[in-house]
Amino acid sequence: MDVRTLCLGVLYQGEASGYEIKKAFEEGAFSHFQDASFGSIYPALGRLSSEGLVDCTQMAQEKRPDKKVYKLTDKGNDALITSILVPPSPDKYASDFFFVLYFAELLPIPQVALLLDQRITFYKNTIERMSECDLSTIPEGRQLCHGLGMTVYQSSLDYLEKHKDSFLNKLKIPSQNTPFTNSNRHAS
Amino acid sequence: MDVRTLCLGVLYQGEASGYEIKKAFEEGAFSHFQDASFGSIYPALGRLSSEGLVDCTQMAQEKRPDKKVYKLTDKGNDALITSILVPPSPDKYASDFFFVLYFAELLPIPQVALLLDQRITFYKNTIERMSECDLSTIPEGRQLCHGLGMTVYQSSLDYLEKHKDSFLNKLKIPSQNTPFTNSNRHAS
DNA sequence: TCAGCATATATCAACCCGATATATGTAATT
DNA sequence: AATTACATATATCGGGTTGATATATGCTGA
Repeated sequence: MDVRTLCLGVLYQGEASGYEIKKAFEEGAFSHFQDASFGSIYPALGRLSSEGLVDCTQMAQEKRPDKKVYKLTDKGNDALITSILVPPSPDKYASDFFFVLYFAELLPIPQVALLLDQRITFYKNTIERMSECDLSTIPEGRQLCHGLGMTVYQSSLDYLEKHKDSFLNKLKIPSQNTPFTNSNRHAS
Repeated sequence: MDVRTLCLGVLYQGEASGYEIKKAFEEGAFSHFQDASFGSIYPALGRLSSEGLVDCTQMAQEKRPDKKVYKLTDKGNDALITSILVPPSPDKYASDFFFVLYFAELLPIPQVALLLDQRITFYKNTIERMSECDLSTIPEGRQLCHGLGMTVYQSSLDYLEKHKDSFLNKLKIPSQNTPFTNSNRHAS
């Protein structure tokens, strides 16, 4: 999904400045499945504005830079709907955590233990943050996103907590039972 | 993780050409949590080669373009280990599926049903593909990646299958109980 | 007092994706 | 037999994106 559509999505929920849109990707609901940087948000808002998909109101502020507040137009609303009617392209997932874990055999065991502990902490913090969300007041789609996301985080946390210790123990014993051959090089 | 390190990771498992490295990101284990395009793999291999982290052997092939087979050097092995010692940066996840689902209220219900069905099919296919992997012969780290990944896919599948029907039913009734106010605009 | 953080916009080099070009063999379809 | 589609194999490039940085100011806690 291009950044222009992402901005339309954020603005659908209410007018916002570029800075506030960025925050929606960092702290809001979108933070779990989308992201965009200032370097793409500001040009996107410029283009959306020139194409009439958003309205821009310059808000003079005392002792602060001018705040440009963007608001979705009817045309912008239509553009958002058109975009989400297109069959979604596959998820893109990039995880350094998984990459490092994949090569755990190359690391000192305390380093691996730290890796897992920090991941567990991350899951716990994320779940707690999401638990604070009041589900009763948000639309159905958002509720399902929330529920599915929670499920993923919770099951990941459960799995890691359940297998962490036995995994670290197995790493202590230089693996006799895992001969590494070319036949399983790129296994799924 | 930059593409150069990703290439080192693939080559750690055995020598490969640029084309084969790309396949590792498309069909292999890495496909679930990393990706790279030809446009970044080939330049990366060139740089790795000039820096002495990989060796390149030109393989003349009959009736095919020359195949350049890259092999990790000791220096490249060290570089891989150095890279995975760095604390991993946060996951990057971009999902158009979640974005569209988030705005389900804007879509016709059959379209939402299709979205969920295709997602369910995706999870089923992925789980089946991963089930074919012989776990007994791969190192511990890879086994934990596999187990954690399976857990995520399986719990997502279970959740969607459990909530799909009631969700679609709720969409049919124009929501009286979900007043949309500014107070829950960017909720987590 | 002073570092650090929040607000607010903007730019830019480095990097990366997705599409495209090139060349050929094999398999399936018509 | 002809054609289409797919697989092998490398390479380039426009355009989009990231992450860092610059600029300017107020607030807050050590």
